[in-house]
Amino acid sequence: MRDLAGQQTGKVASKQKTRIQISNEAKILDAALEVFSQDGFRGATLDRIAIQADMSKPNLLYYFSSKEEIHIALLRILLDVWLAPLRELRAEGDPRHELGGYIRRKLEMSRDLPRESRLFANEVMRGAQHIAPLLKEDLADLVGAKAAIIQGWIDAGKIAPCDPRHVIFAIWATTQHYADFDVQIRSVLHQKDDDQSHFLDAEKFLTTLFLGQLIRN
Amino acid sequence: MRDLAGQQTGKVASKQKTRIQISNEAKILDAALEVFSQDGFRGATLDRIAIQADMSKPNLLYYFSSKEEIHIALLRILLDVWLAPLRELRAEGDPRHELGGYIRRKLEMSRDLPRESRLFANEVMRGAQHIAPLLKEDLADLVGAKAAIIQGWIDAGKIAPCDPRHVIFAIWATTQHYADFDVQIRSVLHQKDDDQSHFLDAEKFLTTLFLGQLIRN
DNA sequence: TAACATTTTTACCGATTGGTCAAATATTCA
DNA sequence: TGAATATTTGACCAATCGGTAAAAATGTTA
Repeated sequence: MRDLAGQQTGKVASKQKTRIQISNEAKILDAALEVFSQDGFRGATLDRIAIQADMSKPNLLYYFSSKEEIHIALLRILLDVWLAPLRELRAEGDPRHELGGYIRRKLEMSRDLPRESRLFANEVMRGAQHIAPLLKEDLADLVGAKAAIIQGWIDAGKIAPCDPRHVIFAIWATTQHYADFDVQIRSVLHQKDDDQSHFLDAEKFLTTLFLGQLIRN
Repeated sequence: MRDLAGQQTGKVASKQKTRIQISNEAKILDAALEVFSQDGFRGATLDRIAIQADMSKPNLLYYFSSKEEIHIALLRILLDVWLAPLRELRAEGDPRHELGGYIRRKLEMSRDLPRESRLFANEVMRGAQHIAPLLKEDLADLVGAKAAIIQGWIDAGKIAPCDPRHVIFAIWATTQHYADFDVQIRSVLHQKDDDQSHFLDAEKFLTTLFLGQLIRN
């Protein structure tokens, strides 16, 4: 919850925030993350978010003026967190080290922040109605820049020729799959809810998959 | 819509179905697929499904006795369709041909049946509350059987050693990603809604990714 | 065509939805 | 302290939710 505090959100944009305001907005955003990630925007209700936040509904609406505002605030705050692993990709680094690190960081996020993963999956599946501009500008720019880095490695003969953007898609897909389809994976692996040992197998497999083929020695 | 007709669904299980019954149940299931795949189970409403099916709500409830029944019927019918590509995987075939074909068929399904893909993604992300037993039995069995085939190829030295179940997960993830995250992919690729040319690039990239590394010559 | 079964509609129900409002209660700070 | 401000609450609202009952309309078949 600590990472959802103090951001520039809520009804009053610019003014200084109270102690209570900061703590309650964080409480609400954490509750909203729980509910939105399970039921999606339309399926989520203010009543459930209020209960989850241990607050009355009018009290909740004192901090955010609508359901939509909570959703958008949540997506805006978490998009940076979500894209941080890709931002770390450095052109100067060794491709094997860079891509391997990226896969590892994305897998750690699937393991530790599955609700965030599902929040975005739900939103994108709906047609990204609340973050479409962010996808077409910020995300497209970021992927463009990082794809250029990978293309540089291809041109330098360090990586087999391919469309770098599909490399990024494939890393997104495979790593986030372990968060979004958690129940299915546990069903197949006959694994208990609290057991996370398969993330180690996943990392080993995915690094072999991506680095074994893509990277030339 | 044709593939949603004549199944054993609706309020009366065993009796012979009327012409109208068959056509209307298919109409409802198609409308429900449209709505459920966009908004998930909780977010979907009977009113929207009724409008989509061009029917009154009570008329809709004449054929299915509840929202839940429609959802479960839809999932049951489509699970077979969804798993068909994996069922085709044959132990006798060449690993390269079998896995390549599997990837291609899964990509075709993402291209041609994106609503079905999102329906299952939504359901699994919710915790698979309506198909948990099916996942733990039918799906787990199927994956177990097909993983054994892949393991056979590994033992025969035709495929690099790895956990076959994670191979299947990775193929699921990468192929379904092109359906579930369609909007995001189009944003990154600057691609129009009706343009499906990136599926060719995806197939080329994914076959290289999976067959290049995994398969030994 | 008449009797029967199926399908569709109209009118409606209680519960829940997102959201408002004014009054009551805490908190802050001069 | 006390006045100003920030927070919380309960009562409430129109719209929508999933679903029902019964009559009206349509289709089927002897």
